[in-house]
Amino acid sequence: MNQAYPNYLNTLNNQQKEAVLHQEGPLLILAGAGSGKTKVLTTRVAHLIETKQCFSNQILCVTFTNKAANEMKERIAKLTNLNSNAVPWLGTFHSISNKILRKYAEAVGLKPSFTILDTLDQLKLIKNILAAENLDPKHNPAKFVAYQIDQWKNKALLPPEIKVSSSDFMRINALKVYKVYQERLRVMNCVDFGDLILHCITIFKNFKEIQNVFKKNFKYILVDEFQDTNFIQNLWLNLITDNHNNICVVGDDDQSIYSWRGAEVKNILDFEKNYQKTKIIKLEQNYRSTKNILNSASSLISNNEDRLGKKIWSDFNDGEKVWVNSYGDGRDEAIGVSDIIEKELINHFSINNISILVRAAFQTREFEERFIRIGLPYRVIGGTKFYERAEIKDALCYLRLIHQKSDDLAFERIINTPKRSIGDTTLQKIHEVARKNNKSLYDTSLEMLDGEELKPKTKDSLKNLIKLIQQWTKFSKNLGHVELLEKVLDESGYTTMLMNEKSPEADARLENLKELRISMKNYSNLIEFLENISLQTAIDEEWEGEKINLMTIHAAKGLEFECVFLPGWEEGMFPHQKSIEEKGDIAVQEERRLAYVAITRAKKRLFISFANNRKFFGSAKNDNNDWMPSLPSRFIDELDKTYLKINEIAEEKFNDFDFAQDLTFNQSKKSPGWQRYQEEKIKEKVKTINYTNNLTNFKIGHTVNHETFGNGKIIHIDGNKVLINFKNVGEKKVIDKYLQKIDNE
DNA sequence: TAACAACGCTTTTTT
DNA sequence: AGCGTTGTTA
Repeated sequence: MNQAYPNYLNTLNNQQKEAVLHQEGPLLILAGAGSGKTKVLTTRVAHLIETKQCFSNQILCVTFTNKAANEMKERIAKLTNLNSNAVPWLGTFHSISNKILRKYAEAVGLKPSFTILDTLDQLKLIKNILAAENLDPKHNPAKFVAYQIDQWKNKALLPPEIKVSSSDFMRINALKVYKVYQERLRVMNCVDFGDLILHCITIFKNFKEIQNVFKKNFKYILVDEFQDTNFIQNLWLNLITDNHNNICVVGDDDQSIYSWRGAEVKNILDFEKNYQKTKIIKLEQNYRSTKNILNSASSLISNNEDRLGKKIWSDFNDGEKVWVNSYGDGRDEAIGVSDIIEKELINHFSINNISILVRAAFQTREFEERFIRIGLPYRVIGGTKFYERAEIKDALCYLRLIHQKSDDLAFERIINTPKRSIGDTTLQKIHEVARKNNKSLYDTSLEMLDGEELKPKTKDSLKNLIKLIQQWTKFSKNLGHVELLEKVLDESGYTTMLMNEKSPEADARLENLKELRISMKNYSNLIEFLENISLQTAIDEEWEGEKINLMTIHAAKGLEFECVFLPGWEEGMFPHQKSIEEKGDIAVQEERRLAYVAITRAKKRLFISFANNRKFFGSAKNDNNDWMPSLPSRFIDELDKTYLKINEIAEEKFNDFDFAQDLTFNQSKKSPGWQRYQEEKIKEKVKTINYTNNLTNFKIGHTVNHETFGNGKIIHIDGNKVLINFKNVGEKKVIDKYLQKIDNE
């Protein structure tokens, strides 16, 4: 092309420019954290469109999350002056598969109006099948079966292709359920997340002419977060990529954090083998973080083996050192964090740019409570998904049933909500007949209204319900979906049920239903709404307003913030105990990559912290027992101290009280933490924690007692940490103040 | 059938 | 501690 570089190329460095301008053939971009990979991808798409190398609908661009997809759409729109839907085939593997499947549903025996089941529906269906197949759910937990089915689907395996060892009873039963499960889904005209991709694979394999439609159409393919794609997603890409091999993937082996979903780092290595003459470009300059943050991250990740090896560098200045703070317990940690925010950060940064990233979702709770108490606005991203809340699911199931009578799960959910005196016995009867005749619960109910099997009283309430559903169905043909929801909630008695409850939870539920009504307005009709919500993780306006962000590290992938807090860096929590137990060192390496992702989210300020004592669920044998001493994460030791400022002394506890301006900020969404807090306030449950500060000077060889671990002998002392060989639980490191000397001389 | 008590399990990470 | 599942009673 004989023209000067367009403007958008001027802001790129040489490697980035090379990646954008690369023309034909496979391209692998190894992009370090903060090296501008989104910029490269969006600019590459814009460049393809601007230079007319193809039409915008001939570009396939796959991202990992909807959030990433939306951001890319916006950025491409800005670069090209087109609207944000200029690239129609930009989305997640699941959303693009959904689009394909809606068009060719018949090829796998589905109707295009199929419903996408979420994890809860899936679990419920599996439980039903376990019951129907007389499999004991104690020996065959529905969760295991669901997990196993998912794993099989991630490997593109359908029941006939699966071989299970004859001694592996759990998997034999899981396979049995899998078969029935797929049949039931078909009858119900439903799919699960895995099916979206799996059905596409089946279609591509069985119908070459359909496969060719896509192969021929997509002139350029781009894949983001390639290190986190799994087997079936790679297969999917393979089947859709034409001989031109114009496939460009971006990935970072150090940020591979989804192996539990079947992702393999080796996909990056294999890319070169799968696609001949792959061009490789490394993006190693970081444009995000200060040197102190970047170097801390590098020192940590250097403890991993089998890395492709990149040299990430930055010409930013050193910035502040990374703080490592130690706190007495989780509550102190939350106080300490909020203190730093109020005293150090609030005057220099927008609080939208402050983020607290945790290993597991429940860890946000302590911070939520603290922020509510002192009146700092916050948002929880991810967490309990809006569409999975009970009241939202109930409402959706009414709509799902109106839309599709074969949706047994929806029918089952609403048949007795609100209470209509149609209990388990009745439902069981309907189930049996439905199974015998291979019909849906709804159709079976219709038939059973004429029969004698049901008691007259239950028959009456069932008749009423069916009559209502029929009326709503009729109504839905002529009027809007929002009005339909209102009518359904009103006439079903659902709203009345909640209003009669008069509890704070019920109020929050009514609020949530209002929220649902508002979000429905973003869709033009019922079908469009139902087709899209299943793939939506949360409501979109999340980012509005000035709020501190709380989320898991996984959810923070691809995001960046000026200030980042990383609390809970304790052995067992991070790296997580389960991951260590399940897969040992391999898993610890993945946890380490997760820690690396977490650190590299920060641009200017980073605060890592741990608590010396952590409250945890369960084992309330006595009141002291729900506190466990904890040890700093091994990842803290692995950070190069030159870049750190370590505060060994725990934050001093200060007198904590409710501020009068409590809750003056606009907390539009009622998060679970908020609800819990309200309930606790009502119960006037004030929690106080008492500490005993009488440190004892132990010596090696002393026999001591620990509240949790019992008796043992001290074999090593390191400051206030004592290594003890316990009679019952073996060697453990604990903190001295939890020990009592036993006089056995 | 509904309301209530007892029990046991939970918390990794997500499309 | 909190939630869902199971058992007991009216």
